[in-house]
This record gives sequence, structure tokens and C-alpha cells, in this order.
Amino acid sequence: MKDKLTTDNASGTMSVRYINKKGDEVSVKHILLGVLSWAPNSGYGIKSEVEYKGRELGWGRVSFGSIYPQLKKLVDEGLIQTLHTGNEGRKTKIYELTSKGWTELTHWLNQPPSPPEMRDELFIKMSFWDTGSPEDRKSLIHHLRSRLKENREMLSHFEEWTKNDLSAIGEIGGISMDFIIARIRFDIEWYEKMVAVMNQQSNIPRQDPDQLFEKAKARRIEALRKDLVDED
Amino acid sequence: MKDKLTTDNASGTMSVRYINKKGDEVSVKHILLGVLSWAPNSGYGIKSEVEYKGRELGWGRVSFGSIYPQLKKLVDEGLIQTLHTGNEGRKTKIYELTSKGWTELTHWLNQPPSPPEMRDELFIKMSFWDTGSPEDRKSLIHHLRSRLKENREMLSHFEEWTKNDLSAIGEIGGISMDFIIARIRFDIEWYEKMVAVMNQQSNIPRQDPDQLFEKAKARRIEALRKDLVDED
DNA sequence: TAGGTCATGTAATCAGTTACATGATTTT
DNA sequence: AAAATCATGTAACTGATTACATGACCTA
Repeated sequence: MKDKLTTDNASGTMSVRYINKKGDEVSVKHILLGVLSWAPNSGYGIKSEVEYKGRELGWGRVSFGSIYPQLKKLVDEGLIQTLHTGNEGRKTKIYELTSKGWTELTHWLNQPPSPPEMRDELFIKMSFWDTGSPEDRKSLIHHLRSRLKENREMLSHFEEWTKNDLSAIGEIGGISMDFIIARIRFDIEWYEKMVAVMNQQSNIPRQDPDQLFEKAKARRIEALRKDLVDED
Repeated sequence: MKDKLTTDNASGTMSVRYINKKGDEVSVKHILLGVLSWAPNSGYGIKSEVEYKGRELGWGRVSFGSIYPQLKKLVDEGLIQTLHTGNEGRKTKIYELTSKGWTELTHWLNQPPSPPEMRDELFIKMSFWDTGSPEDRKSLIHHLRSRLKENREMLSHFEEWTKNDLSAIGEIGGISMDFIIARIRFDIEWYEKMVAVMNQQSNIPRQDPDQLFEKAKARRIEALRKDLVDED
């Protein structure tokens, strides 16, 4: 269980770094522990909590297929326990943290967080746009507008929530919530700006010292032309 | 291969939505295709390209363990081909896109991108901070300062890159790069602000209509006290 | 000649999703 | 009585990482 120092060939930084021991990374486990720290809850309830509060809060999504087995595992590990099972007709299991669970949560919180991992398909596409789809910007503008719309909806969702919702937000949670909202506003401004820039047909390549784009363009045309000839 | 309309029990939105057909989502596949659209490259070369340019560009990471098998698969599918193999002593395989590959890339670019998926452990932790670790803000301030440092380093990395680097950036790629840099600046400002706020010991809970935090605190103390008694 | 970098590849594993099965309760 | 929602769970799968194996070439 000790950290291991290794030449990390697989990481591609081609240097030496620490391989983390298992157990401290982000996972469903800690989200479950965290949500249960707010209040005892059921698997189903946790899911809706994550859906509702965790949206764009940097939580990602969690499916039932990982919640229920994980809850069982946490009970086995003694981190949570059932508060009461199916008091009414509906067989709902309500879980709460054990003292071991509280300790584990606190310990995890004090561990340094790993850098944010994000994958934004829009950005990925934009980085390849110039070679892959140089002629039609219409499609990209459409992508941007959809993103803009999504973000506007998200913004009002959060604004509504912070104003009207009765559920608890602590001081720290509130600060991060303010951050999230400010960032959505920032993003919206930028998406608007990008749409505007994109609309004024410019088409000046920014940097192409080795004529990489020119060559790519040529290769692309060549490849597609060859295709047409082959089909005859 | 047709879209299927389903009552989506597993998604937890507990509503009806479209299940996407496979093949259009973000994946290593399209990153490989995209990097190869810039210029023919090897598996190893693609990896360093992703490390270097893709850092915080919304690409995520890619490991050799997924690159090499995926390259093989793409050859089988006829989307890429080896340009030349190991001309010198070193057995480097250089791949390039086929016409089918260019078509696939262009098609993928025109598909609407899925919403960004991100998981930021720092935010997750902050949302649970108030219940899990109410007493010591020191640890959180430390997390924030580390994040601040990381972002400052990232900023200078990107600023250096756009100024001095000779590699190609197209118009669109340049715009998204500007966005990324602006967002890092925005984040830095906010992290600074948060550290400042955190330092002036306030400790006023923001919203707690149902005394959820009070109760959580009590449960926590109770659970931890019980633990101590049991150990006797 | 030893250590680093360049370079490709595979087997084991893993965290998580998807899809399915089941059934009670509530709403229309 | 049908449809939607609440609620739990499992089996199959999947995309990816980790860890390992191998070897050439480069430079201090």
C-alpha cells in the first residue's frame, strides 16, 4: 500500500512520477459518502440529489448500476449502515454514515484533490476543425449556438435554485456555487463572442510556419479525389 | 442502428430520452483521427502531441494502452494506413489518413458535440466540506493554493506556446485557444478571491432551513463519540 | 556501460454504463 | 386501467488504464 516510484513509460510525460495507491481518487464511493453526510438517504434519493445539485458542479454522472452495488460494498466496509428498511409499503432502504464513514469522509476531504479531468467534445472538434472541415463554418456556428442555449438554461436553473430552493447549502458549498455560476456567465459571453467572430467570414490561418495546414489540405483533397476515381 | 426511444430508468432523470446509437461519442478514435489530420504521425508522436497541446484543452488523457490497439483497429477499418514503416533502424510506424478517414473525420466534426463531462475533485470536496470537515479550513485553503499554482503554471505554459511555438494553429483552433487562456485567467482570479474569503474567518452558514447541517453536525459528533466509547 | 529516451505492443484489470428484470405506488 | 414514477437490483459489456515485456538508439 506504499507509494511506488517508477519510470512512468505509460504516462507519456516520459519522466518519473508517483503512482498513487488505490483508494484516494475520485469515485462514486466518495460522492455517496458525501451526499449521505448531508442527510440519510436511499440509493434512489442519492441519484436524484446528484442529478439535481451535481449538474455541472463537477460531479459527473452516477448510474444506478454503480450506486446500488457500491452501497452494498460500503455497508460491508462498515462505512454506512441502514437506518431503517421499508417502513411503509415501499421497500426503501435509508442509509446513514457510521462513525467510520465520517472519519473516512473527513480523511478524503483533507487529501489533495487531483487535477480536474474534463473532456469537452466541442473543444476537441474545434482543435481539428481547420484541417478536417475547412469549408463549412455553418456547422460549427450551430454547435456553438446549441452550447450557448444549454448554458443559458443551466444558468437560469442555478439562479432559480440558489434563490428559491430550501435545501441546505453551507458556506463553502455556497462559494463554489457562486464560482460555478460566474463561470457559466463567462462561458456564455465567450460563446457569443465566438459566434460573432465566426460570422464575419475571415479565414486567415493564424500560424502555419511549416505549411502544415496547406499540406493537410492538399492531402485531404488528394485522398478524396482518389476516392472518386476509384468509384468509377 | 436506429435511435431508440425508451423509458430511461437508469439515467435517473426519470423521463423519456433518446439513447444514442454507438459510434458518434468522444473517443480515442477521433482524437487519433484528428491528430493525424494535422500531419502523418506515429503512435508515440500522437501521444506527445496530446500531452503537449491537449493539456487542459478539453481532450483528457490518452495512454499507449489505448493508442496502439486503436491504431490497429483503425487500419482494419480502412480509416488510416501506414505511410512508411521503420525506414531507419528504429521501427517507427507513421500513419496517415485514408480518404475514408478524412470522410469519417469530417462527418464526426459535423455531428453535434455532447455536453462537456468534467469531474473536478476540488469542487466535489467543497460541496461536502461543510458537513464532513467543518472545523479546519486550513486544509481547504491549501487545496485552493495548490490549484492556484497549477493554473498559473498552465497559464504561462499556454502563453509561451502561442507566442513561441512553431507548430500550426488554425483560425478556429486559435479562437478556442484564446478561450482556454481567458478561462484559466478567470479561474485564477476566482481561486484568489476564494482564498481571501476563506482567510477571513466568517463561518456563517448560508442556507439551512431544515437544520440539515445542524443535524448532520450532531450525527457526526454522536457517531465519533460512540466510536471512542467502543474503543474502551 | 549505464540511464534516459524513443518506440511498439499485450494481458490483466477496473470503474462504470447499459440493458434488463421486477414490483409497488401514484397520477391521469 | 394505463402510464408515469418510485425503488432496488444483477449480468453483460466496454472503454480505458496499469503494468509488464521488449528492444533500439543516444549521450554522459
